[in-house]
Amino acid sequence: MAATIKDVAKMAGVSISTVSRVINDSKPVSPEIRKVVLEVIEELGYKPNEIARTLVTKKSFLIGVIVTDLGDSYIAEMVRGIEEVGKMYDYDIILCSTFGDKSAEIKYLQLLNTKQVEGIILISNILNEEMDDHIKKSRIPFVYLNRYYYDQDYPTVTIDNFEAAYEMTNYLISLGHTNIVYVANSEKEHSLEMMKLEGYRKAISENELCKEIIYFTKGRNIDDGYNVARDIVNHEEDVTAIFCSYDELAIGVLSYLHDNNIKVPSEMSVTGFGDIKIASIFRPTLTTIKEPFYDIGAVAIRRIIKELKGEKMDKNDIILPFQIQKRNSCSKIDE
Amino acid sequence: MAATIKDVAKMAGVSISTVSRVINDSKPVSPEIRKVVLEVIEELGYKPNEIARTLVTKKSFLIGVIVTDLGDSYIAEMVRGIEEVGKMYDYDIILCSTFGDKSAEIKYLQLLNTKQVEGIILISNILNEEMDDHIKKSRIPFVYLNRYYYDQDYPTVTIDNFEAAYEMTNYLISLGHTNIVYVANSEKEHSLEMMKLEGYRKAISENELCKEIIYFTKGRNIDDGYNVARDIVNHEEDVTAIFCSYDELAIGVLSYLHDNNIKVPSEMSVTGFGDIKIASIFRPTLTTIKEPFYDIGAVAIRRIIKELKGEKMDKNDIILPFQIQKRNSCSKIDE
DNA sequence: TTGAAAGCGTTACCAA
DNA sequence: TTGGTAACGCTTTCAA
Repeated sequence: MAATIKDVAKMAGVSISTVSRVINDSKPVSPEIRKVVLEVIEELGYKPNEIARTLVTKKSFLIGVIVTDLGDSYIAEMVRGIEEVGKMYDYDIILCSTFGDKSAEIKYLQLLNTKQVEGIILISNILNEEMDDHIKKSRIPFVYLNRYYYDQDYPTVTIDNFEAAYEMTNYLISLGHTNIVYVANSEKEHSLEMMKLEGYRKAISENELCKEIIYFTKGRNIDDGYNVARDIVNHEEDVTAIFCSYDELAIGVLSYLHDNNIKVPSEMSVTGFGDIKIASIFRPTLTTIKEPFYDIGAVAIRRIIKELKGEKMDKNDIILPFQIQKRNSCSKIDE
Repeated sequence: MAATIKDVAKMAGVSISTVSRVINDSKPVSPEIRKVVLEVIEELGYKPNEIARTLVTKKSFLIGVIVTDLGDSYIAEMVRGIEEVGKMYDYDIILCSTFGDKSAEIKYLQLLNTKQVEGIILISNILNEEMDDHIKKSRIPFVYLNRYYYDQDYPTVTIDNFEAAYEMTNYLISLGHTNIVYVANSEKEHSLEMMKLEGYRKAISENELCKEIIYFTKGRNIDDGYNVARDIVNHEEDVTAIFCSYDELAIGVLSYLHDNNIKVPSEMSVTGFGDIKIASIFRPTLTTIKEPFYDIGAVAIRRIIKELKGEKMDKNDIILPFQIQKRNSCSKIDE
């Protein structure tokens, strides 16, 4: 059994209050006594029991993180950011993966509450109303991270999706492309998706030579990209560039083109959105919009910790900068 | 403030002992009283405070998981397995990433102890002696997961690396390859690495037409694979296949070959080891040895939970089956 | 079947 | 500057 504060007190010949004071530096303790206590602590290898501490202080130094699936590299990346910054402030994270199960989401929310977490970060696609209730009830700091959907009700950290799509489209135009397909994901109503689409539209509309060509996919996985690429290749004649609303789709498109001997970028330029891990590894490397997933996680937990410390929050949403990552899947049109 | 057991007791007009009994089903309670208590619990939305519970029962239902970096897809995969199985037994996980910092490893080990975790899974490369001390001292169930190194002292879950390399080499030989380069990672002493190497050697030695050609890399990242591929291409004439001891290296090799217009698999076959996520996505898709990372995590936590339940452990190491994943990076030699 | 009370390992208040 | 003690929210004896 591990040593307790009592053991330390006894061995040091002082009261437990005194021991508590030296470990917490909460009240003055005479130098001599402090020294003795410290020695005993060292000797016994004493470490305060955080559970007992939490019970009285209400501070668990635990943040709950609910994610759909760590298997998605961008989620793992966000969690990295959350954890690393959390640790800087002595916070640990309890991880809960739902694997897409909405009821699990609620279950974990409650569970985390019983474990006395001080804040919760949810990385998920869609917030259902039931969740809403639970979150409001458990009035602890909450941040909602999401690559797909925008919900005004909760603080979030994101990039300017409209601007990003607008810039990327303009980049393609600047390369000489005029027939640029935009591949959007139509699964349910996704505000972020709409913003991206509008960004593309704006850029296209500003250029007389360009025309809008939009394809919708059911999902946003590699397979969906693969399938839509077939559609595009079969139905479109003059297309020279495909701008996908997610890297996953772009990787699928690239795979289809590879499998069908269509050269990228000489015959077709492809761009993505996200800069997930594989984007820089796949051949050809993918030109894409870098969403700072690590930073998004880092900023999210930073916000929670600030709130915990009672600092007042400026506003709900935090917009982080994005970048156009130029790589090899994309090139100038040869005249 | 959330409702406590006291609130429930008061409102139900019973003692807290009784309430405790109904939530735990620990002792008989008369049906009528049980009903009343249950109603009050419902009405108040009462959920027992797990922290208080842990303090008395010593059961935190928390397992600590220390990893180097979730960014490695195979680690994320292991963690998925750990978490999903853990949840089946009501265990949650506290995640700690060290990002390669050995001192952080020890720090987290202690930290997790103070948080009263009931078991610890370490996913890391090398176990240093200092760790050893701490683990032994904190006599809680421990499993050591590792893709690189074998340590007899701790329970682990792995595959038969020797056999896997032996089979893969034979597979290449069966395809008609005789000049097969094995790319090993020489970073420090890695027992697993040695086992793989011996598997390759045995297969080669059993076939008169084959000869051993071994290259060593410093690290096991994609870059290391890229560089070693250049070496191989520049120094070897008749090589038709490259067997890499890690998928990461194989992806690097594939990238180099792609960048230098060497056709895979027609001009060169490439195989890996691991079947990390990207192996099936990259083009050409990678023929490799599938290590069941998810299952490894799942079995690891299963073992811990068993130990927690007092079931006696058969033996330390658990060997899981592997599979040769045949994909497109590898083909028959044309005569 | 029920309730009272001790105890889990701390912190924090109140006296001394 | 120190020590005693209540309290945190719960489980678990022990009596009744």
